[in-house]
Amino acid sequence: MSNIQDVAKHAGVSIATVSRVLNDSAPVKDEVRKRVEAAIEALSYRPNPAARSLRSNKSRIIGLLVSDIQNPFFMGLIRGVEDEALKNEYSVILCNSNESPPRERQYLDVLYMERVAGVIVVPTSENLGEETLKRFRERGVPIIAVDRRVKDPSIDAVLSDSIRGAHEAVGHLIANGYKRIGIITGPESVTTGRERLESYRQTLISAGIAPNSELERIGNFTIESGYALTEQLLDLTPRPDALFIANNMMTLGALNAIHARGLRVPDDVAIVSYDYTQWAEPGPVSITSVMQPARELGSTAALRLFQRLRNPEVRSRQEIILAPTLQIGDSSRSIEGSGAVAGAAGIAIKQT
Amino acid sequence: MSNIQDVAKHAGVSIATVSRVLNDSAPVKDEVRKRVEAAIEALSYRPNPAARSLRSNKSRIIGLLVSDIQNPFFMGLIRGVEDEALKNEYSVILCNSNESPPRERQYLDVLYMERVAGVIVVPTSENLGEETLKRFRERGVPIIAVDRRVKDPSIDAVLSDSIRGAHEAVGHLIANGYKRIGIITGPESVTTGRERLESYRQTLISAGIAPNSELERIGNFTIESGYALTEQLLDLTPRPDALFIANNMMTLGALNAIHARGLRVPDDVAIVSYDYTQWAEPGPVSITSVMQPARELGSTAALRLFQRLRNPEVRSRQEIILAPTLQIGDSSRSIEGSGAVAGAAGIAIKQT
DNA sequence: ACCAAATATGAAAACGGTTTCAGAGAACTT
DNA sequence: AAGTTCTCTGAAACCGTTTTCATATTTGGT
Repeated sequence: MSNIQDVAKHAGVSIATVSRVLNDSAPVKDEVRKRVEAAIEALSYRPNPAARSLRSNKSRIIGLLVSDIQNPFFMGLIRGVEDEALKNEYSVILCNSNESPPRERQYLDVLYMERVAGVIVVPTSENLGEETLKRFRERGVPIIAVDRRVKDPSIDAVLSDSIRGAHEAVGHLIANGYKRIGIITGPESVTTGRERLESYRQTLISAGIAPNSELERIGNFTIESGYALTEQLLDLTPRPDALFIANNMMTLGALNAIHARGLRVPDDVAIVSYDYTQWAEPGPVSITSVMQPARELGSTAALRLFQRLRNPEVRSRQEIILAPTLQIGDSSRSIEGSGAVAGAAGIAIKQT
Repeated sequence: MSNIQDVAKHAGVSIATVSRVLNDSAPVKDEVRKRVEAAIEALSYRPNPAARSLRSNKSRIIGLLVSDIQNPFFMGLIRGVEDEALKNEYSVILCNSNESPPRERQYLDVLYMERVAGVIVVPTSENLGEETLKRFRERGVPIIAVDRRVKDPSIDAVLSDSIRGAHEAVGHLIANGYKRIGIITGPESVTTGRERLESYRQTLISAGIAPNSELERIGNFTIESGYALTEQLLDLTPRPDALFIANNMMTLGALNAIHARGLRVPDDVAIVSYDYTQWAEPGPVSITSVMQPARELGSTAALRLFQRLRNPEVRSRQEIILAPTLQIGDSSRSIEGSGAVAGAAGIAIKQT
């Protein structure tokens, strides 16, 4: 392992000059730069990250803190971050908060200690902790929230439009003739959970249907909560004729619950999900689902992070919003004879 | 951020002593140790990982290099590693080789540069590169292969028993009356791919069925290859009456291909998979699958890694083999009227 | 009581970079 | 031609640990 000294010697310059070539941190004569670059090449020299990090208090590592590592949706997101990081020669430390704010806090501490250059986080709530954030800010470490927003005005966010996504989902159900539409959403403390609920209500209202709190259930994005809440909704009389479920895992739970009762989708109850991955075609029914561009969310967040790393002085917060798309399957098939069409209820829905 | 100097001052000792307390690297008087520990506590001091790593050429980070980050099976594995790392206060750098040996090589270089303390890898072939391995070895960085074996005798492996898994899978099909059993396996350069094929043949032979190379297809563990190879097998005349597919992603492809032809599982063709995740119950058929304990594979590998980190002098290679279990679903339902039962073919199969 | 051996501690060197500071030349002004 | 500015470069300090080496202190043996 050659070090900067070797390179300097080989090129006949001081280590300071080598460092400058390495980081473009000061002008270096073209001819000298060439020599240094040749030496680097010849010795296949790579700077020691630890030494770098020690002196500059920054590493070439970014932290990625997701809320559920086993959720296929986040897999895509992780993949997006990973790819972009590789391109930019950063490494990724992956952490799994498991939707637990304390664990999230703990991991943020770890990342702080590791001197990561930046953090991408799927926040478990709107609050990452003032104390924690202050420390990152002091060190100039940018934080990007992805998939969910965070209150702090210094934190960029990369999201898809939940209002629109939920609007399309619910509008689609209405257009297909469903009237008694239940929702299973996520915690109010998570922006996606709240916004999807809010948009669900708004969409119902603009279609002339009065929201009914009995039909609204709040889960925690797990299969189990999807199962339990679906049971509750199926117990209602009259039973809802459709469910809008705000994430993929809860949808899995819901499908299981529906199946366990011997009910059929969509005949007994229609389903529209969010981020549902159709793993294999030959499901009994394909599931209609709002799809967020998972991988793009990840790569965009990473891109924004690297932008900030290059331009640390940028002050203004940025919120990047990607468009979700409604993927239509059989789970929300039009009720026969309902004669309902999009627009009949006075809503224009773009269904791609 | 307090540093070791502050702690030393606070405790009235030298930084050397603090370091010794920190690492248990030399005896320290009990009374002094207490004082130092109190100081550490008081200042909530955490050693700077970069400085540590710089000096000792080791970090508190381990590298985890998986072959397909979007495969749910590996998600479980990652989760297992993650959990164990957290317990031991290590962080995990996650890398995705995407089944590409060059990319694997590249990532191993990155991990080497990052001075990771150890590496857990799902190898894309039996060869990680002599050069690369030598460097890690020189620095005393242990490498653990997981899910797949590697030739190098210095590398521990944590696996599940593919021979047995495939034997149970194929034996189960035979016992259920299937005669013309095709296989879609992984590359020969990957131990799991090879062993499952080998065991498939052996099992057929011991059941008195002659292996037929026409029925053997080698894919690359992707959905696409599963699709393509299934098409090939379905084109045969007579058509195979059952398929044993050596991984989950290829099974997804296979199911799609079967579905696309309007065929039914298991009536037209039976399926036994490997590591198939049944996401939602209400599939048309549940898929019979050999299940490897993904999470345990991960945590066991991590455990072994930390063992090695604590006892660097251990020389002997260890191979830890976990038992897979056959999870029986409808996709391999007994052929009606076949009257076949396990044992009839002279094989004793344990089906848990 | 004295010397040898064992134990506990501190001073200082190292690890490999980045960054500050000062100075040497080169390029412009006047 | 002399002064001024600008561009480039090198020496040396510094980041926060671990580790070596030397030394002070204690223990043990006789």
